[in-house]
Amino acid sequence: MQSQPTTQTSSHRQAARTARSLPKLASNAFANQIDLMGAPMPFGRNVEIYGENEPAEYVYKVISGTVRTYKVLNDGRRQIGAFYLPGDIFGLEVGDEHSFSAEAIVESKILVVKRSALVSLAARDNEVARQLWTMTAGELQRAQSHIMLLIKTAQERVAGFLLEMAQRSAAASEVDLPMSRQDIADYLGLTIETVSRTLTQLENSAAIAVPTSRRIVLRNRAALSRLNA
Amino acid sequence: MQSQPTTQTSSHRQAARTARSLPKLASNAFANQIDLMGAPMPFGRNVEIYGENEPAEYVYKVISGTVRTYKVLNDGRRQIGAFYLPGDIFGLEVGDEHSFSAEAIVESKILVVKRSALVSLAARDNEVARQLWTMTAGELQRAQSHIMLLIKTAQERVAGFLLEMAQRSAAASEVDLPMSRQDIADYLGLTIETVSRTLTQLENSAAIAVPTSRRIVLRNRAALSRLNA
DNA sequence: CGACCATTTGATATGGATCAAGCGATGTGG
DNA sequence: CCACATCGCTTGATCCATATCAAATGGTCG
Repeated sequence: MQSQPTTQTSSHRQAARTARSLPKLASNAFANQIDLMGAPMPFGRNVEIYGENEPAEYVYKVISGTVRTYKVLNDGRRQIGAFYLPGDIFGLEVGDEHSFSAEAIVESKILVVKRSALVSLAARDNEVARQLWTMTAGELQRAQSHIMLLIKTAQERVAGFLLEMAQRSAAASEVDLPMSRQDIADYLGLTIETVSRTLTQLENSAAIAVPTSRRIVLRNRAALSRLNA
Repeated sequence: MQSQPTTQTSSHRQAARTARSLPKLASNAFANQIDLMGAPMPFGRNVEIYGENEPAEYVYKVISGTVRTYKVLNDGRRQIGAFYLPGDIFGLEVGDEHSFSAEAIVESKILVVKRSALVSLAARDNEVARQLWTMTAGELQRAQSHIMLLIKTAQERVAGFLLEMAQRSAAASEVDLPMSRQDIADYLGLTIETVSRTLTQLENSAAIAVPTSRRIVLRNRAALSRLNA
């Protein structure tokens, strides 16, 4: 069975007061738009940002830190849906409720934007409407890749996870993992022990190096990709 | 390892000629819209409707029959992404390529609609734009549920699958399965043998009855739901 | 230094995969 | 119309990847 994260819930929900402009080189109009609409808020380690089934009043963008979204089954098994790194937007729903819970993994700064503002903007601006659709489609793609991960062997899952993280982190061949082994395990549908053992295997086969437990060097990317099926 | 489906590819791709009106009681404006725009086409058993990475020129709606979408890993493992029953829309992409392949499972009638028509309509009509977004969000939700299925035990997966199918088929407590055990296995990330054994277990525990291999009677829905975690 | 928490490592158990055979339904050709 | 091949499914025997249980190690912070 999986983890039982220690979560000290913190209700922010009075957020997103005043507009605040953050000069930022975002890659598309939408991301810029968002930057202009939101209020940046700090969240501590393991603090809840929103809970599953809560009204989806806000949309969020990671400024710094890392966020996990997850669901917990009634017997305590936890599945992490995604990790969000700086620049990523999360919590966007079409319906009125969040389908996952979200927590900061480490001390994080999160831009908080009223969903209603975006939606009403989309009603007037086709471009924004298309961006919202595109965002949801991006989430769909990630969910589909996640499905493909979950049918693979432990080695393949871990290799796939490392490659994914490497791709997303700017620094291509070295990954700094903000999340614990438990988080990785709950993302990959494995146990913490299997994740740990698999990392040591990959290290022994010279595919990676693990200077510290939170830092992974991709030493043989070809080998990892081969495992990635 | 999973299946190697026998697929006789059939390139329709000259489809969607003339508009044709099908009087239909669809639940929302979008579905109606689609009905007016498309051309119904027949697809035989195991015939490909489109392939992964092909240009996503069309959007599809099942009139009759059943469709599976899937990906195949380079070593032959197949993962079924979804089953589509009459009334369901599939193949809608925001990007320009299909991310899965699609095949008819049985003799099927499929409405074929030009994607460009929908997209340009959406540019003019906010309501249509929102429907497209909503559709993609629906797919996302299903993908997320699928992820939750894949971390469960074999019994839980099979029970979950049966409940899902029952919910979608009009007839609540009896399910007619258009797909083979192999299809079910590849959807659930199990082997055909495990699916079969699990069904017998569920039958022995009086949760279901299996009068014929393609017909399942939900005899004790509470027991199945309990398994559904 | 000592307590605590995250991670690794070891020993064993087990759920589901794999390998193999049997069975029933469907269809085909003689 | 029957014999037989084929196909989809089930059942049985065994194996193995990963889970589980348990303990040791290491890093961090008071």
